Formats: sequence, structure tokens, C-alpha cells
Amino acid sequence: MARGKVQLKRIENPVHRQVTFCKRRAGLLKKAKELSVLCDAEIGLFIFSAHGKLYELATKGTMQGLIERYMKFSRGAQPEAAPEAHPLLDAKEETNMLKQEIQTLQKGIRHLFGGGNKTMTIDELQVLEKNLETWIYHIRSMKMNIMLQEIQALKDKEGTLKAANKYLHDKIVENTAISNFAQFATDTSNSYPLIIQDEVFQLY
Amino acid sequence: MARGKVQLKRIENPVHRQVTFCKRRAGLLKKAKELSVLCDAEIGLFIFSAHGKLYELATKGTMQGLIERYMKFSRGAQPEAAPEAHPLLDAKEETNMLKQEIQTLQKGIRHLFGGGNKTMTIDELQVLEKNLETWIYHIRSMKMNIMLQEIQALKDKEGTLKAANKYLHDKIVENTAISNFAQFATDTSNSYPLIIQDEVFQLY
DNA sequence: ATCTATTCATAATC
DNA sequence: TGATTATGAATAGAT
Repeated sequence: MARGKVQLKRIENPVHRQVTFCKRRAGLLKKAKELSVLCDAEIGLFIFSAHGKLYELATKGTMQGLIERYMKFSRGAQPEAAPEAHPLLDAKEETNMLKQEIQTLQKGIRHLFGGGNKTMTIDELQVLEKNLETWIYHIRSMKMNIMLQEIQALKDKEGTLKAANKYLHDKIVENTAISNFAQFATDTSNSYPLIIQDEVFQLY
Repeated sequence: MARGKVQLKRIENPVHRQVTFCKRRAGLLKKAKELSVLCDAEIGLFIFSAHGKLYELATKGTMQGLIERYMKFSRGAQPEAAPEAHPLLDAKEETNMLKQEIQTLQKGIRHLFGGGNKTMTIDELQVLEKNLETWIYHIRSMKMNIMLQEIQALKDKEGTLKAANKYLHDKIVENTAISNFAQFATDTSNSYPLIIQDEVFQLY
């Protein structure tokens, strides 16, 4: 924020990191108190430093009380489903946070594909590369999830089919035994196939 | 903070209070995230608005996990006041994390590609992943090029400096030989250094 | 810790 | 609400 724009990544120099941690921690606690006073809000905040030290703020009563209130609140909204709802997170905030990243990405993409004439610095490229790697990671997670779901669905379907198959097979054996008792146990090479094509069953 | 110094007391005008609450809440959450990223800290933050709405941030894992850590930390040996929900926590935690990741990803992609609201299929993801890999490849090439250029520039500069250095060294030897012929070839240990600091030459 | 040049956040305004 | 802008705050880097 001063004398140099901040990079939104872990500060590698441990001295700088510690100093920044002290300063920003103080700033954050101050801001939290201000918000609580100005707007009549209850705020619970705890910060674990990288080395495990705890700093906390509870603007009303104790942290315990606030945590209990939090528990009650978030339990209430626990039951599953509601896939398209965005109950807690302010979508706008998240969007704004993403905007900066996306701007960098778009700048990069424009440069790569749109003939943008502005040169990117190596730092910008570094940021862009890191973002892309993150995106790929997310995408791979999503793909993995989708594939796992599909596998599960296929397994379920397989189970259903096998059950139906067995049922039909039994039925056929039974019918065959009744209608043509003479052939019983003489020729299995022409028996109905154990595996039946999926298309036979219109499951859905 | 702007256009008027802030009074550290509850804002009485409800409209102003609401507006300020929104803005400062966003700012506080942002600052908390920044601190967490920059300084490698874990932060839990929850805000109850005056009307009871909850806003929360957990920088690592879930708020549940952070609260548990907080509990352990702040009261090492007290009886459990939160008896609920120990067994399922891990699975739920993982699920919640994935959901959040996916939501973030979807929002980001929506923005990245111009605001389409569609959910992505696995094929689309495949395409996206491939594109991202291509972009990363391009970016790495660009970085490589820039670095190679810089290396070449440095080599050029080195060459220039060495040439200048040699020229000056020759000059000095020549002058020494002329002005103090008696010392010629008698004591080389005090001769001028072959390597001269870069600062001597103001090349630009 | 203190100082200062900058960037950032945001109160007021539209 | 969503922008815009002027200004106060926060703070990165230097001392």
C-alpha cells in the first residue's frame, strides 16, 4: 500500500513477513473494532500466526459466546440440497476478489490471442502463470468429481442390469424346463446369453 | 476515512449505517484474506450484522475446523461445551471445501468467458484445461524469451566493460612505462588491477 | 520504532 | 444499488 504495490502472495522474506504480520494484524483488529462500533455488529476474529500463536478479538461478550451463536446459526442452515442457492457467501465480494485475477488473466489472454501491443512484464507473467496453474488444478478437481459421479452412476446401473438379467435368465430356464422337458440338461451351448445388452432395458 | 473524518461511535442514521456496514465488511474480509495469504496465517472471522445476518470467513479449511483449533488452544483442558458433530466432520469438511472451490471456479469461469450462466460439462472442462495448458506453455516461452534477452543484454554489457577495461589498463601501463621508466618490469605486484568496478564507467 | 511516500479504503455525492 | 471522487487511513520500504 505504500512505496510499492502489494503482491497477493506469501511474503517469502521472513523478516518482512513478520513485520507485515504485526502491522496488518493490528490494522485488521482495529478495523474489526471500528466496524463493530460504527455499525452495531458483533464480530469474532481469531488469527493464528504461522508459528501457531493466537490473536483474537470478540467485540461483544466472549469468544465462547460468539462461537456458540455461530454454531447455532450455521447448524440451522446445514441441511443438504439447495444446489443453486448462495445463502451465506456474498457473491459480489467473491466476484470482486476474482475480478483482479481475471483482469490479469484477460490481459494475458488478450496479449496472447488478440494482438495486444502492450508488453507484459515478467512479474505479470509470473502472476498469470500461477493463476493458470491454479485454474488447472481446480478444473482437474472438478473433472475428477464428475468422473467419480459417473462411475458411481454406471456401477449402480450395472447392478440394476445384472439383477434384471438374472431374473430373466431364471425365468427362461424355468420356461424351457417346462415347455421342453426333454432337452433338459442336454445342450447348454444354445442357452440364452448370460449378458444382455443394455438397450434391452429402458431404465429411464 | 474520506471526505470527513470518522467518528468512533455508532452511526445513528440507519441508511448510512447500512451502507457503511456493507463497505467496511467487504474491506474487513478482504484485509483478513490478504493477511492470511501474505503472512501465512490462519484466520477465522465472523460478523453478525445488527439484524442478525451472518457473514463469515475461514481462510483454511472450514470455520468448524478453525473453531476447534481455537477451542483446543484457548482452553486446553476444559469440558466440551460443543458436544455435537464429531464423527462426520471430516467428510463434511471435505465436501464443503470442494463445494466452495467449485463455486469459486464456476464463478470465475463464467466471468472469464463473458458471463454465460451455463454449468460446464466435462468436455468443456477438458477443452478449458487444454487451453490453459497451452497458455501456460506460451507464458513460459515468453518468460524464457525475456530472460534470454536480459541475459544477452548483460553479456553485451559485460563485453563492453571488459573492452573498456582492457583499453584503460593498456593506457595505464603505457603511461607508467613512459613516466617512470626506471620501474619498468621490476615490480608487478603493485600494478593497477586488471578488473575495475563497473561503477567507474557511466555507460548510460 | 519512527518516518514518509504511496497505495488503499471509503464517506460523500450523484 | 452502482459509479465516481476527494480525502483520510493504512502501510511498504527506508532509516
